Amino acid sequence: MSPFSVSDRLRPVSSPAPASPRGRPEATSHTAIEQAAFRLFARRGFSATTLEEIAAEVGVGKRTLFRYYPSKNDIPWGQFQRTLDDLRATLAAMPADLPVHEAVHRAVLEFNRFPPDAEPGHRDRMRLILTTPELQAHSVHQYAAWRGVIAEFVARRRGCAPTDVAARLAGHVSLALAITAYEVWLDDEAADLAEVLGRTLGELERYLAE
Amino acid sequence: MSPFSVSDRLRPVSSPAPASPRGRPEATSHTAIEQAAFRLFARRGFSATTLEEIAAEVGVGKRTLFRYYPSKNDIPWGQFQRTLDDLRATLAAMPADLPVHEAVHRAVLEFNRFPPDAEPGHRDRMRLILTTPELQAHSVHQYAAWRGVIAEFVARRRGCAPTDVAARLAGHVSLALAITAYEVWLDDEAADLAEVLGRTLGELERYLAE
DNA sequence: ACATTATTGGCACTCGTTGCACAAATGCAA
DNA sequence: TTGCATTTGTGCAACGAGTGCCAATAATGT
Repeated sequence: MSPFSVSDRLRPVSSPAPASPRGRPEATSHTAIEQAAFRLFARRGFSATTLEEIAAEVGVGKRTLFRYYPSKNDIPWGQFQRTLDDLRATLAAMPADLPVHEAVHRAVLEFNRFPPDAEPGHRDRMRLILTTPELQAHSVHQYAAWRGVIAEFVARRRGCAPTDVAARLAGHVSLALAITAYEVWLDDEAADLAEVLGRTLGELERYLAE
Repeated sequence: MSPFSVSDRLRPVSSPAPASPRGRPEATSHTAIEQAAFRLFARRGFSATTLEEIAAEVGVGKRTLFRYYPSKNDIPWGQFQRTLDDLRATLAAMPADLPVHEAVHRAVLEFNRFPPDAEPGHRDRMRLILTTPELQAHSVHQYAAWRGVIAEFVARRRGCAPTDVAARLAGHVSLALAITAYEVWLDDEAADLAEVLGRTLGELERYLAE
């Protein structure tokens, strides 16, 4: 969870190569495309906005958009995949004496922390992703990668394979918690995401303890 | 979880209207389409199989396929939505003194029980769904409906809204458990789904208890 | 036969996506 | 300057999913 254009995040993610030294200069950027796209999505809606329109708004050819994003559905997720390195690092930095589930929870909290001024944009982005059918579906792929990071961490800690029940489950359940929290957070304009995440975890414990 | 063609299930789901007394008779059926489709999917793979090919194999026009299934991605899920009534009924029939999470767990077990001879087909179907990217994504919509049923049940029991954290969480977590179990089950040809489901739940308790 | 009714299925069209070939723009070296 | 390697942009053609429209089809009932 926690998509984002790299620029939204606190710590920049791995430096994206110092621009090309040679060759034709890039005509646009991920950020520019996202901004143009979100502008149109807000106006006409996601599915009603065609790639041609986005291309026109950005000022490039439709074909070029595909050099920046593998698909229309990937635009709202921006540079998400890159931020997974952050998540991996955060997990790796967790104290070894911390219970696994606790370490994961803290990492998820950290992963979903944004500077206050970036929150409105983040809300809009998440609302778009979590309420647009096509995007809900497509997000599965981002989620899978996210779960993979969690599963790998748990596997290393537990000394088992990432495909082991324990590791897989940790990934799936953490995601379940995160998405639940996001849904609740989106429902309440005044809610604080970190607080909701914590509350959701507590709710899980209560659910199982009955 | 537990997609299927109605015919696979133990108890048939609501009678689908006694066929039309008037008008042109139907040229095919859901079952026929699914069989033809799975035959082609097995041969050329899901994405490499076009709707035209399926239509040809079935012996109807491409246009007609869309009268039976809203999209190509819906074919593998068969009549899933209808079986949700079963799930709803199973949940409603759970003894009131059973803890909510226990009731849900039992209902999920029941929902995923198939006659032994239907298992091989079920395995293939699930493998296709859980390993084909397009289908993984599209399944989100079936999952959402499934979660909705769980959420509604929990909400009724808890006396809260289905959009409440508790209800939503129950839906998401139950799904997380089910999918994890399915993944593990698919990895092990000899595994018993019910057993894996139980083991997965135990794993969750262990994970949180650490 | 004829009206009614429900389903079929062809046709045209939109849109996302991809492969391919080539143009454009830049740095670098001769 | 000129030419070349390099990198990115972009038009074109084509494919496949999905949709609206509407005429054709095949059964029932009168």
